[in-house]
Amino acid sequence: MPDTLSQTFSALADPTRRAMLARLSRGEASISDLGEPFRKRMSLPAITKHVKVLERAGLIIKARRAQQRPCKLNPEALKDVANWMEQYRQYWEESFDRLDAYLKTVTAAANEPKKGDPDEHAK
Amino acid sequence: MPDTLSQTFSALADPTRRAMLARLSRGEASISDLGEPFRKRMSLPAITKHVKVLERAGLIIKARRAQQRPCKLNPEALKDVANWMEQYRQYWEESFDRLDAYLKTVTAAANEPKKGDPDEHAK
DNA sequence: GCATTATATAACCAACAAGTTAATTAACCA
DNA sequence: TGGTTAATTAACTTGTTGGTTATATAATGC
Repeated sequence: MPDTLSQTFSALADPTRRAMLARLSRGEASISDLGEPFRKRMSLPAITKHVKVLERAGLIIKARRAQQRPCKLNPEALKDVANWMEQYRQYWEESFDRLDAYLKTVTAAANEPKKGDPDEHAK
Repeated sequence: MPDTLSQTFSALADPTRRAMLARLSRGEASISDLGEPFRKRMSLPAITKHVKVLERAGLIIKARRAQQRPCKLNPEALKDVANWMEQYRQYWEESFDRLDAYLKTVTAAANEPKKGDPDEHAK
C-alpha cells in the first residue's frame, strides 16, 4: 500500500539509502557523489535506483544543473516520521519504566480504581 | 541486509503493522485482539505473520498465557529508531529554514567566505 | 477422552525489490 | 561535429513480501 508513511519507512529500510541521507545531511551532493562510497559494490544504475526511491518517498529533492542532479534533504518526510514517532515517545524514554509508569498507575488509580482494566499495560 | 535498523524500518513500512503497534500502545493484546480490526480484510495466518514480523524486528515481545500469546511493545527498537532520527532533528524542526539556517550561513561565512561552496546546503 | 479455542506451520502464488548488463539521452567542451 | 561526462531507461534475473487455503499443535473445559 503506497501510503506516504509506508513509502518513507520502506525507503529508510536500507543501509545504502540511509548512508546517502547521512551524506546529504552534510551538504548537497550529485548522484555520483552519493554513489561513490558504493561503486566497488554496485553499479551506477543500482545507485540511481536507490536515489529514486528516496526521491519518491519525499526524503530528498533532486534538481538539475548541467549534467548533474544535485540532491538535498527534504525535511517534510522526516518530519512525518518524527510526528508518527511522537506517539511512542513515552515508551522509549529512559524514565518510562520507572517514574512515568509509576505516575500513570497513581493517576489511573485516582480516576478509576476498578481492577482488571483491559488497559492495564498502558499504565 | 538484515541489520537491526533496516529490519525495524521495514517492519514499520506497513499500515497494518503500525495499527497493531498503535493498539499495543494502549495496552497488552493477544494475536486475535491485534488482528480483530482486519479480520474482514485478511485471514488469521496473515495476521500471525504480521505479528511475527513485528516480533523479529524487536518491536514487540510475545509471551504465552494458556492458548493466548499476549503481546506488548518493546521500547528497545523504538529507541533505536528515535536515536537514528536524532541526527536529522535540525532538518525537520520548525525553525530550521529560518533562524538555524541563517545562523549557519553566518558562521560559515565568518570561517570561509568563499562563494560557490559545494557544501552550500550544509550551511 | 473429546470438543473447543488460540495460534502456528506448510505449501503455494502474485507482486515487488534490488541487483545486473547493455543501450540511450542530455549537457558540455573543443 | 564529435567526444566526454552524468544520469537514465530497458530488459532481465533472483529473492523476498504479503497474501491465500488447508492442516497441525497445544491448552482448556466438560
